[in-house]
Formats: sequence, C-alpha cells, structure tokens
Amino acid sequence: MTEFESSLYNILARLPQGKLTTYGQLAKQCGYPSHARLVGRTLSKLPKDTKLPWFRVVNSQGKISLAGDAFIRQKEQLSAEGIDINESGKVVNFRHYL
DNA sequence: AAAGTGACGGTCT
DNA sequence: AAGACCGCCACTT
Repeated sequence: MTEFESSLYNILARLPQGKLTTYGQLAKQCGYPSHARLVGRTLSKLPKDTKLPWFRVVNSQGKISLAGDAFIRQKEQLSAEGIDINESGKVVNFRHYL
C-alpha cells in the first residue's frame, strides 16, 4: 500500500455524509496536486464492498465520471443523501460541496 | 519503445 | 454554459 493510497483512504473516510468533493481536491489534500487521475484510478480499484464513500466524489465540473451501471449506483447512493443529479449526470445542488 | 487510454483539470472560445 | 484544447501521469497494447 503506497502512502498516497493510505492518505487518500484516510481523507475520504473523513468526508461527511451529505457532502461532496472532487478528484482534484482529494489529490491536493494527499499532497499530489495534478494527480487527479491517479485518484480516479485508485478509486476504481476499490473492492465492491468497500466502506469508503467513493460515491461522494465527482469531477471538477460537478458531474459523475462513471458510465453505465456504476453511474446508476452512484446516483442512487447520492440520492439517498439528498443530492440530486440531472439527466446530464451533473449535480443539481452545489451547496453540498465541502 | 511508441502510441493509446482513462472514475481528471484549467483555460480559452 | 458548454465544448474544444492541451497538460497531466500510470498502465496497457
């Protein structure tokens, strides 16, 4: 486990319910600005049964970066926390950002 | 080894 | 507001 991964997991684990963050934001907090893509790649490898709130992460444009099935799952998870997504996959309620 | 490919981002149009 | 462009970095072909 790299130190990047451990810090990413720690930060994500602290992200409050009902709040959102972005890949780039997490990358910065991990001490690796410009590694937003690395965050995405790392999250994509999380086990299906992870306890981490991976669904509270969207891209800098406020959109869900997943396709197909995964998109649906994330939308459902967010909906359960009162966050709504429009037909373009974009977050409607921006006040949820940290 | 070179080129393609993403759970990405900032800028400029 | 939305799309085109280009920078970015680890991985795969």
